[in-house]
Amino acid sequence: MNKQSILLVEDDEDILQLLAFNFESAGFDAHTAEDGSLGLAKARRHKPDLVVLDLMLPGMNGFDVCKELKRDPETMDIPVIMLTARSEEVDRIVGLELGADDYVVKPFSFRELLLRVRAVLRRSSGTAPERTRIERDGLEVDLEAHKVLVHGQETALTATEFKLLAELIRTAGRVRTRDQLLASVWGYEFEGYARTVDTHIRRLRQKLGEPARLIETVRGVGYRFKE
Amino acid sequence: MNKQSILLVEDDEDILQLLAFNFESAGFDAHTAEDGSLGLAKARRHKPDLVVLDLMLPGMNGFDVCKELKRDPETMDIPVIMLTARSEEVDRIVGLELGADDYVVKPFSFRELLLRVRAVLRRSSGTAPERTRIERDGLEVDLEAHKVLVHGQETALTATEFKLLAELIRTAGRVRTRDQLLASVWGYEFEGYARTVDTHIRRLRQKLGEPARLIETVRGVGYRFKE
DNA sequence: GAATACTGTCATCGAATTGTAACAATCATT
DNA sequence: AATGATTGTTACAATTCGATGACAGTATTC
Repeated sequence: MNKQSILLVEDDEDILQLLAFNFESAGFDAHTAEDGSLGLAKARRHKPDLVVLDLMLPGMNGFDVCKELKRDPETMDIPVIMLTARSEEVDRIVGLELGADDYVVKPFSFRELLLRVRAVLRRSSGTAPERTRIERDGLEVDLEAHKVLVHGQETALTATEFKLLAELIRTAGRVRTRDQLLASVWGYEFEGYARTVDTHIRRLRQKLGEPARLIETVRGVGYRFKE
Repeated sequence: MNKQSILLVEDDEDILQLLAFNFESAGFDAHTAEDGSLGLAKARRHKPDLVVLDLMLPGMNGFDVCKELKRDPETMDIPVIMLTARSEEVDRIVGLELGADDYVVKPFSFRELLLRVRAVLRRSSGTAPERTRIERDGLEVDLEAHKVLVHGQETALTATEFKLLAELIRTAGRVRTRDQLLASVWGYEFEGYARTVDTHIRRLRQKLGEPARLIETVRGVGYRFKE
């Protein structure tokens, strides 16, 4: 999956750099513009997944940029989040005259902005909340519900066991080494022994009962979920 | 089929015109009024299919207009959607004293307002009843009326408790992490501890009594409303 | 303005979970 | 069959996690 791109339009150089750095750290591809017309041009050229737009800009202000973006069929689907200093302006920013998708009042925490960006992206990408459900040989796993059924009977797994099972299922058919599993289930920062995986595999198998045979041991390599 | 008519009562001329334009574009017959008493008069004369009512109005405010409309047998069946600036007011708007059918918190996008207008119209015309009522295992929750009954007995929940319960019900069957719940119930700007959720879950369970077992704890992950 | 209700934070407690180590069983190779 | 390497099994102590009750700061109500 490719990174999502964000265009940041903000005249304060310091804030701009700070935002760019933070969004990059959060896994986005960040582009920047320091005034309105440049922002508009970049938006048209790059078609970012989202635009964060300061209201107060030299030259062409945020209002106008937003209106322009929303008028052009090419860019009207790009969600816009406005940054504004005064909360009184808020009423007309969103939806009505402007068509912005959300707004954040300055001063804001990056955390809040990030949460809103993610929410808007989730909304606008129209991702139908797909119910990730796997069912095979008497084993049903519902990732959304965090539930496992063995022959229709609910089985209580701990958080780690569930993540391990989910990870194996997600990569079914491929062997995963203990180190790979540690990285994706326990996280890169985990410093423990690789044998920890064995213990959890064992607990998993025990709880799964008969369908546990879907988890295969590949001697000398690791484990694999049967395809 | 004839166009459905909407009466818009809003004192900000710009917003009013914009709403009118957008509703016309969406295929409605839009009427406008710039203050409360004019709105009331027009509602009585034209009997629109729905009224969109700003809460803050010069002269007669939205509260009073709504109450008037709901008192008069001639107009009491006309659904009302309130526009309000502050989300704190929301709790008392719907169902309670006022009898409004829905509300939209400013700032909103026109898209959102349109969705709600359509939902309310669908509901009130009785064609496709919307599900705003949950009833299971001795627990009845009416999302519209902001009412909770436990074994037929009305139970008073605080605003936060209700929102939390509603959010869990809305996403029944899926696990929600504390962070997710914080974002959707408390809002993005909330910066407090995730443990706060625990406390409110506890209070909720306490008030719900026996049906509280519908709220399941998923250890290491979050909470889930039983499907 | 006093009383009441609501909210968020914190400390504590018990129980569930987890990583590790030690030992047993199994496997591949010779 | 013997050997060493690898994996399975078990027990256990340390840690984590969630429930709970108390409390203080606000907001709301009368």
